[in-house]
Amino acid sequence: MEQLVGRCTLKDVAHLAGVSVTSASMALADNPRVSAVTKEAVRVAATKLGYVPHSAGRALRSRRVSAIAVVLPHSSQHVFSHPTLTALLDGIVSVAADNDLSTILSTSRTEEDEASAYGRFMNGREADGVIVASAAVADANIIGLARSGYPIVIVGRAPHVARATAVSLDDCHGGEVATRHLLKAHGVRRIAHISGPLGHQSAQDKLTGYRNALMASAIAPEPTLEVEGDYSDESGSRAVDELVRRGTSFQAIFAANDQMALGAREALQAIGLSVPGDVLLVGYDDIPLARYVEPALTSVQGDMAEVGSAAALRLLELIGGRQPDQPVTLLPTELVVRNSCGCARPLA
Amino acid sequence: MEQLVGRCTLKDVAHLAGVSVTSASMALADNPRVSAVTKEAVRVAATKLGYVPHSAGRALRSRRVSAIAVVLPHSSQHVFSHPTLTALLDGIVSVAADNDLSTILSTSRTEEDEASAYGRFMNGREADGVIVASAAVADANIIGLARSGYPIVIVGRAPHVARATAVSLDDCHGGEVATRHLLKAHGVRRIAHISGPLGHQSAQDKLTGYRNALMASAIAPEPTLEVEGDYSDESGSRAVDELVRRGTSFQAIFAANDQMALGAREALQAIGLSVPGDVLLVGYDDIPLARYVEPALTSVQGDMAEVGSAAALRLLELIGGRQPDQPVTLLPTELVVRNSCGCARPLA
DNA sequence: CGCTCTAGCTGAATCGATTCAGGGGGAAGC
DNA sequence: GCTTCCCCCTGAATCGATTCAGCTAGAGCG
Repeated sequence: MEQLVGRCTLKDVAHLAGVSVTSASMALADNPRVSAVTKEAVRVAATKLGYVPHSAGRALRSRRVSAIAVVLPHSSQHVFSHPTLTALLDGIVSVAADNDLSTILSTSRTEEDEASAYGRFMNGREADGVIVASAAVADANIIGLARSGYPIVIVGRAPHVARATAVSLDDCHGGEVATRHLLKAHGVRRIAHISGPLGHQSAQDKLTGYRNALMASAIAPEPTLEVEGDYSDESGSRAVDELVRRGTSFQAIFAANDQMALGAREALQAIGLSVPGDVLLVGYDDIPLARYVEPALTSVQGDMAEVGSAAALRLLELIGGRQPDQPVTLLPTELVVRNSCGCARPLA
Repeated sequence: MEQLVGRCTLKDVAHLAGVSVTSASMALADNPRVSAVTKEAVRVAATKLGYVPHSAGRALRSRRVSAIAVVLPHSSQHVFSHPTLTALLDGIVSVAADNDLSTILSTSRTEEDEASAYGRFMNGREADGVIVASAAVADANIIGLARSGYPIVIVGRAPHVARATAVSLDDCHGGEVATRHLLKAHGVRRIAHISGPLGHQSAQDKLTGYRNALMASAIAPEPTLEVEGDYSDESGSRAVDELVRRGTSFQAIFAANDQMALGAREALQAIGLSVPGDVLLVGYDDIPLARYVEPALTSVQGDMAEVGSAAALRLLELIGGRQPDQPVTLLPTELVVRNSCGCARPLA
């Protein structure tokens, strides 16, 4: 089984099999114009030499590099809390691997970096398509990219990009179930919402879901109950301070991510309010931490690995020239009920 | 600034600049045999057309693909707890980007997958070199790879792979400072160690550090105080049960990762022992959760982003044909003191 | 026997960038 | 005025795989 590792070209394989390079190429491509015996001979020779096609040679001629790129804007660090990002990558990479594609990873710190990364992948044909995990609603780079006809899939809803293919968690639904749970299961009516940065579509969607749930219970959304955060712990604390400053009364808080929920909890405790005793609390993302804090955090959860693989599958369709049936794929979100919302501790 | 996105070749650039393809190529490579005026003309033309060299064309001729591969064995999921992995990737990708290299990501689920991934990258020249984040001490694939002369850097110590270049956290030191802190600052002498799977080098190193610290305090390591875990929460709990079953008395526990430490804490609480009241506890990795649990977990911390960038830099040296001065780079680990070890709660 | 047809193979062109070998022309030197 | 250099440029070959177009030999048919 000790395989000699050494570069070897199709020419070597063809020579060993006693056929021309052309025949060898066609044999390996399983072309019907090649006889069965020749195919077999070539295959044997290829295995013997441990032949692996040189990716550049193939890419040059066939105009397919067999690679997809994933661009992660650095700013998404907040949006995709860390484990989420790993799950996303895992989903993408496994679909790519199943289809014999490499995954090229690119993180971009600045907008120019981002633009140059796109340029390299596209014009340089380093990748056959790109998956963009972008946070901003109206990113000029993405809009330009989507227009270019280059295969691209956006992770996260992108209603502002015309005809873009996107895969996202159903954050609107997530915001709705979280809010509805507070309304129905706990009977509270004054629910504050700490949103994410509203320049992010997902933040807007969660807000929309929150308002929809309120209106479904015949409660008018109040601007004084809505505070914009930036997904950081500190902004969660600041949001509570802001609510207090406004003098608005509230019985519960729905935060657009778990970090802000935890920040809010700290701020609440600092002013002598307990969770869930005085204020009910629901977060979003279901980070691992949520299970461990005291009281355990009720949170909205979605399967990011699923999002990753769905995005990769859509991209494959685009690369193959097929337009996906529906431009936007929404994956389900669900509420993970723990204790911070006031539900009883489950008997472990 | 609206740049027309469209494939354009060096030929187009040369044509626009009014020179030959050869001159254009040399001009862009800043070859001294090309006059300044020509260089300028070519550069202007290239910018105007938004020219990006076709990666395959370049790779084919120059035998350099300008890409590095990162192979993450799926089994390392435990070793590199999630945020760690993200940090590692971040370090690698940013160094790669600074050097105009793409990063190809590969996660391998099985050993065969792994072997085939290596083969593709190497023989197919999809990447100029590989960074392997492997957990196993004696991975046949890696040993074969290291022998092939292909540029490869291993994340994690790999003393069993001859002449391999490796970058790792100094886990031996980490194990030592954790144990020493318990010995010196808290005066305990009977410290149990829940190790990681001993097939992993890092687990062995932490164990060695633990024993070294004991011996430095003239305490003989006792096999009955050592339990092997698998880095999961449950194995941490099981380890405590095992210690109890053995009837060994212990005043403190040093766990080889935070998850096991948390698992151990649960098991301790279940039998009525409090942390740090009855048993002192120190973990490893300093996952974000460590800060939030009650009591906050004292843990050993290292900068994985630093490990990532160091690994990438070593790989660049290897690709450039330079042999790094020293085969193994160890990066510092340090103890983050919180409350689980019995230290006073810092005044926030 | 001669013609056509086809299965199966091969030479040559091609993708885009790089690089070798060499050519043209002006300046310097005798 | 002629040679020698050197500077700057260009045609052609090259990397490895794919593919078009065409070739050969044997089968089939009248």
